[in-house]
Amino acid sequence: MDETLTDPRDEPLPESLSARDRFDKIHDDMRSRICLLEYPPGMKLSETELATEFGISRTPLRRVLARLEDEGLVTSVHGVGTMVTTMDMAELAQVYRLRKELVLLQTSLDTVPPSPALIARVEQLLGRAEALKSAPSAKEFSMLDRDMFLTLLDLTANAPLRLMSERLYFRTARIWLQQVTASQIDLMQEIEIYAGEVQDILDALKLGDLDAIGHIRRGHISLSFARMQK
Amino acid sequence: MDETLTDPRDEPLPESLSARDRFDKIHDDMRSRICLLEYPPGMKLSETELATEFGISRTPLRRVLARLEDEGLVTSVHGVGTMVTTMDMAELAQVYRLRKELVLLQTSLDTVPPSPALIARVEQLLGRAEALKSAPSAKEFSMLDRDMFLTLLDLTANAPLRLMSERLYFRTARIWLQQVTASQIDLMQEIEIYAGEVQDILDALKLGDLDAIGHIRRGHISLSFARMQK
DNA sequence: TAGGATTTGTGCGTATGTATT
DNA sequence: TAATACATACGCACAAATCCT
Repeated sequence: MDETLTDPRDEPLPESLSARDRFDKIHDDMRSRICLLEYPPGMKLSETELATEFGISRTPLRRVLARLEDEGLVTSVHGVGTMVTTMDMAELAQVYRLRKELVLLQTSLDTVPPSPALIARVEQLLGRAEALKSAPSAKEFSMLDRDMFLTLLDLTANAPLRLMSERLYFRTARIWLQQVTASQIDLMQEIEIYAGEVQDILDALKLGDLDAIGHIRRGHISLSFARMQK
Repeated sequence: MDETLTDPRDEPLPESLSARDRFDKIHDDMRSRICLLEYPPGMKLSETELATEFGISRTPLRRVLARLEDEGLVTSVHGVGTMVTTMDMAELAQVYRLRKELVLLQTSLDTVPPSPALIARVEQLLGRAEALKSAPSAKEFSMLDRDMFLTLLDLTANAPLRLMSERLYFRTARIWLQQVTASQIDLMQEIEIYAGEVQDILDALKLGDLDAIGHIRRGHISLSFARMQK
């Protein structure tokens, strides 16, 4: 499969973007690289190299790094460097426990009824999950999970809840991928389970049963973490 | 009462702080000014003036402003300026609904048993609440509420929950103070109610009943918002 | 212990965008 | 419409901190 088709990162850069748009684009880009383990935990990032690559100076790039640090994805030390953060099990467990609670809120606080468009998107995601069964790929799986998460986030209109949930998600997404890549988790089994979860969620969506979705997801998050711990 | 005793903001600046410490100090300072309405919503902030006041250049100050913008307290527009944000009722309602859920988590997720030191701190806070009855002050009340919030946050060890709760709190604290200052809320009545809440929480703390604390707080947040809406 | 190499943090001049006259 | 004023955004050179030899 052609990588440029699945990874929209290498799009030709639009000519003139506003400063804000540039910031968002570079930030999302860097975040993706970290979450997809292109920049694995512990890796040292060079401000000057990144600035050169993005065609900007260090100043705006440092703003991106500052935000990534605020989000817990990198850490900068004066005179030493900027490193991608690692997470120990205790820290990971804290995030997972909180995420388990937040998914319930995502389908109970300021909810919006699922639109046909949203259901169609989930049906497409289910297709991607089924396709993964015959062509397993940890990275593709990771991207699917991310898209699924962002899609279901549209079930709530509560802006601060959306923001916090998103941050927590991107904080831990890479750790799971890391475990899979290290073959500590059986990828094929994860894909099977995941496809089942998407199917269950799709069924609940069509019935408009948001509460069920919350608890389905909560259960899967809990189980996923349990499998990871073993 | 001597203002310098209650407001630690005007401390003599320690000679040499690390870059990180300077950042934190200036950030907390700016956040206090915004939350205590020294910088009211809509006010335009000058980068150069602030940089001069803090004795630094615009570069590190801009990093502080960037974080405050990320926290939703200010907004910067290229060519226009940096303004303190305002909040409409719909947005405020969203934050309050989420905060109502999070206070429950603060006393149910990764909880730590209340230490004697924490109980002592709350007893001191109760003293401040009682003192406010004879000398009402909206600003003092606001600072008391902030200290109470931060104290009770120690009941959970879940770091991401602590961080998110803190951000949400500082996002809305100033709005309540604004309503009081505009005399749309009866300050004396609020103080009476608040002192009662602190007393209830203190009793529950001594019994080690964290669950009760969560629901007491949730109820008060709900009622407080209801009084604000009228 | 000392000194150089490397990296992040800071200061400042300039470019760019916006509003007003 | 154009020009002027003023604000944020940017680029670059230098300072400060850390690490290694």
